[in-house]
Amino acid sequence: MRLSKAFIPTQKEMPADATIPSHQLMLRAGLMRQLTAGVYAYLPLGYRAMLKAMQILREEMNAIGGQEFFLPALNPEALWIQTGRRNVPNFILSIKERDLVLAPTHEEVIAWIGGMHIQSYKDLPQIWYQIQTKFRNEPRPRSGVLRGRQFIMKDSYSLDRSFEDLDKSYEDHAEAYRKIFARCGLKFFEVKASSGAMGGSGSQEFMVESESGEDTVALCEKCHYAANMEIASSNVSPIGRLHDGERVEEIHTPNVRTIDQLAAFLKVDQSRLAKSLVYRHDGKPLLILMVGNDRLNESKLVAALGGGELEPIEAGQLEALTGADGGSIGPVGLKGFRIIADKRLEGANNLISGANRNDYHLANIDLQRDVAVDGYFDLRTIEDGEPCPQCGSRIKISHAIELGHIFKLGTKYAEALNVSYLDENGEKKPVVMGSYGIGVERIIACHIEQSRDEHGIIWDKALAPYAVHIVAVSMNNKDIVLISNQLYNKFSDEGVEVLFDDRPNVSPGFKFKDADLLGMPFQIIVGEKGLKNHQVEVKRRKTGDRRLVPVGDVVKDVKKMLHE
RNA sequence: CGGAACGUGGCGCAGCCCGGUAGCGCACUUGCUUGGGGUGCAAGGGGUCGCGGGUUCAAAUCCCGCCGUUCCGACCA
Repeated sequence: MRLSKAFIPTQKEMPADATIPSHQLMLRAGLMRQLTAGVYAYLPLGYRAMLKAMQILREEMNAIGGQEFFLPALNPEALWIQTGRRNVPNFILSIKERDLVLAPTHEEVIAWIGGMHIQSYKDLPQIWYQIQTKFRNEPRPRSGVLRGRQFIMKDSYSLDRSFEDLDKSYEDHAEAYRKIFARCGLKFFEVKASSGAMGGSGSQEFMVESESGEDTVALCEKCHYAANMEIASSNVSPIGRLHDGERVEEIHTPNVRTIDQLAAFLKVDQSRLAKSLVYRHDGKPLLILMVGNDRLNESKLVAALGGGELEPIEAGQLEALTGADGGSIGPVGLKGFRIIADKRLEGANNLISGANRNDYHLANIDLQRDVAVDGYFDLRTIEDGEPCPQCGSRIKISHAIELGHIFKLGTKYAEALNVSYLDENGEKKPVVMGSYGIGVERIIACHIEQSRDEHGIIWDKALAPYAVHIVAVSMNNKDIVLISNQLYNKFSDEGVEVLFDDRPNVSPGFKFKDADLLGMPFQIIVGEKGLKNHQVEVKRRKTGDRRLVPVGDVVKDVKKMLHE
């Protein structure tokens, strides 16, 4: 492509609305433009990079036996009502004029097709995938293309006879994902993840570490332990039992509201304090006991409760329900509440907690003796530096971008939409499903986050819109024009994707800046200096290395480096 | 959905407090110039100041409402 004819609107100035590096560079390099919040138009250069990523996805999905579908973005609303996902908050965008919704993912449609045609164990297994636009009712799009209302996803779905077979499909996908991200030149890691509203038995995420990421992950500095904060655990010690036998006693604690105040007032360690948190779970009062200032992890809580609706109890209702306001609530003698506790408190005694009477606390609480605890669960949010649950080394907490997520769905959708088969014994069984997604825009944005400098993007050859960028230093010099045209034609003939900056009356400096901003892996600089010796300069964008190469060897040399 | 900020030629911004001729840089057009890191000079074109209402002799500027965008939080398959 000749730059003089190309639509690649680069900008020198920083776009005001872009705050993260990938977003800024995608705009400045002319990859895309924002149409409205969370919705982007991809310009030719950006679309080329996305097509590269999609081709890699396609190849690796085909390699594990995937078959590509093209599925409708418009879905009947009834289909989503059937699986109960129509009313998942912030999920579905709908069409005003019809009872249609814009598909945010395609489990439902896949299950509908499966239900129609899967009849026998002989029809299984299947891996069905698509690379298409999905829509989501994001309350707050942000970080450029990382969280949009419209985005392209590679989604695949496995249909199996059994959970054992699902394990294989799942592993095949995990392996394919590792290949995909490695081919894209991404530095990534895998974490155990929560399956959230998707349901299902197991899931892991493929992540890229990044300050700009909205996910928080826990990574062990020594071993391979890695988990999303939603489920990460650490090896903090339980509180355990001290000496036995002391009776519960009430202590006056005027104006003490927080754990910090209580510890200071009583001059005791926070680990002997049991903090009470009150929620409504499916409308019913629930009290949760945590150690001291341990933070409750709501994802873990929802998982421990087996799902359901969770909401904090309004301050106005506290006294009516417990006899006290927040700050003086505790588990002893509390009526009408289900009580659960964090695992660190299992069997603990000599605890101090609220007395359910304002300005009073109770000491010497023994959870075994004084409280009907309805289960101990890991409910706490781990902290940076805590010991790894696997090896005891330090856990580091950092931010990451979720690139891909794989789920063992099980039979949830098969049952809701009646997808079943007859096994060898003529017995009817639900199909066991898995679902596996990768965000295409996120591949591009993550790559740019990881591979850039102050001058611009540094494309990996796998995703680069063009492999080579020829810079004709001046179009007023006949030799430069001649040689750069020859090289352009030769690269094109040899199947190398090449961009040629043949713009007349654009200064060399301007062309160099644009070439660095656009970031193709190799720049071929054709100028008077080199041509004196019948040479051109080959610059490797990644390292900045420049070499003078005889004109006749350039195409061969660069092709060789592209295949390294 | 709570909190905050912003909205002025294509882009980045000033002007707004203190009402009175709409401005700067980049980009664009034309000519000359320059030609290895965003050349220089000159002459141009382009804006109902987000939208609607109000106050006023007069509103980009003050007041009210709405819309949009961004950030923090909540939420997040």
